Amino acid sequence: MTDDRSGTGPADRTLALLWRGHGPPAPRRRGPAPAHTLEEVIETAIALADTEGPAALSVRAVAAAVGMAPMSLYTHVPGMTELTDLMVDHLYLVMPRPAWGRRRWRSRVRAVAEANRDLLRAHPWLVEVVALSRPPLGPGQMAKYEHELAAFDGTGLSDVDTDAALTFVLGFTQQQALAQHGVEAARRDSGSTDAQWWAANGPLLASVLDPARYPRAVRIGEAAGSAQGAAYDPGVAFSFGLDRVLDGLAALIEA
Amino acid sequence: MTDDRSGTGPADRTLALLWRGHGPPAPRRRGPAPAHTLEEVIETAIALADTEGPAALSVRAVAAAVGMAPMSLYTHVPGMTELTDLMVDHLYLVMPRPAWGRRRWRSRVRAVAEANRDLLRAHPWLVEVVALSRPPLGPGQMAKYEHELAAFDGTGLSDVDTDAALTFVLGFTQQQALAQHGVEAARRDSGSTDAQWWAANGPLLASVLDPARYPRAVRIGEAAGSAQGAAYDPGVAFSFGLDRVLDGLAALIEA
DNA sequence: AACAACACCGTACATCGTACGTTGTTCGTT
DNA sequence: AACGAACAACGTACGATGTACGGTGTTGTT
Repeated sequence: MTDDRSGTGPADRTLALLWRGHGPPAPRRRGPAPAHTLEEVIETAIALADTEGPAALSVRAVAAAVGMAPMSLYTHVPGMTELTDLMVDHLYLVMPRPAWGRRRWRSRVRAVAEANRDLLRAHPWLVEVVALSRPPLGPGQMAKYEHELAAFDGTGLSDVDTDAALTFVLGFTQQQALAQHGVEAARRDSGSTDAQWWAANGPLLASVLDPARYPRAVRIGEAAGSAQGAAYDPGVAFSFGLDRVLDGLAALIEA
Repeated sequence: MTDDRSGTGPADRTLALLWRGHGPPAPRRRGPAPAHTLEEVIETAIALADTEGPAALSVRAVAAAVGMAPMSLYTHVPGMTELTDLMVDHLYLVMPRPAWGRRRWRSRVRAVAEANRDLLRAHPWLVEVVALSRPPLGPGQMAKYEHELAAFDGTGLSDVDTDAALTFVLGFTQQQALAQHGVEAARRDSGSTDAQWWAANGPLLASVLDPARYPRAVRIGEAAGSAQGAAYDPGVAFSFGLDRVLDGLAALIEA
């Protein structure tokens, strides 16, 4: 009864949903015509997550936004995690993919990292989903993968190394987005500005951060903090890190 | 009534808990003697998360493991997120910190990355907590920071660059742990082996992964997959990535 | 002896994902 | 034309979650 493998074959339900429309055009269905399409559900859910934040992403909220009863969502999607997978793949599918033209690999790979950062910044909920769940291979993921691999054309890397290099770059970008997401979340639910936070916690920290016990930490922490205006600056971290990433790949490519 | 800033001063409750015992030795308290210590709560919670997994980490479960009623936990800790912050800092505090001796920077930084990877592997729940919440500065975090900064002694990097370099390395390690965590979670709740998964989904993917449409993706994906025995191998990704990270830092340090 | 501070507990609430059974619409078959 | 299977949509309900709130009993201070 509850056998997932009974519908279109012995396959993952999510994969079939991701690649919907790529098979035979469906042999006519019975029952009432669906009042809403899966596309509508996915796009509404994305819009909701974008405007209300990832915490507002619930079955009930999505259903309400689409205009149906909570449980009716389950006629379109097996569950919440599958919905998020579909949302992610949708964004991957529609994200811009500018032609690489005659640019050098370094410029291309930099563009890959920046495009991913921009996407993750535009949809903060994406960060949490992608980081924790590794969404399955859909058409969006596939198109993205193809395009990003092309950034390494002409580097002379082996296929295996090309894959590893791209994975490395994407991992870096994802981590940056996650870190930025973390500081923003912390700022949001502390409810105070950096200055207020330091006014409140500075005394305690000053009394406890003994320069004799933590010589490097105190000195370097202060240097970094005053250079950036905060203990951690996502912009600085991204630009420093991306330079290191590219240098690290250069050592492999130009050897 | 619900003013957090009424205890030891106008400070964050979490910070005060993290640095407990570092202030004046408490001016005697009234009421019944606490039946359990905060240390006991923290260590029990860690043990519980280690054995039962991160999903089992709930107020009720921790309270039961410690041996008290659910709501009694709140006399020791303001809330669940604060508890996890304390758990993280505790692990940081007790993690091994071998002396650096005469090793070169590359070997030291590699050791930093590996130590962090090992810690995150030993406590998979740590990955989720650290990635999503950026725990505040406690004694464990501080000791860890001090020790890891020392790995960059003698590199000639400026204070600001040293901090950025360490952040870069830690971010890489964290991302690796997250990715590994992701594949393990996926494997766990798919409930099938890689072979079973491919047997079930191979046909659909084969029919849809058109080599003419995705030439690089199909070729390189297959190459990477068969080289590693899976679409993503955490061990390979870590070792490839760490080499790139070190090369990238070398370009900065040895310039 | 009276009071205030404190640890601990029980009940209760909003919110979450979702299992289950029902209702009404529609197509394929008789 | 009539019937039955398939299907979309819905309502109700369950077990979790974190935690607000008000009590109860123990203890040190006045």
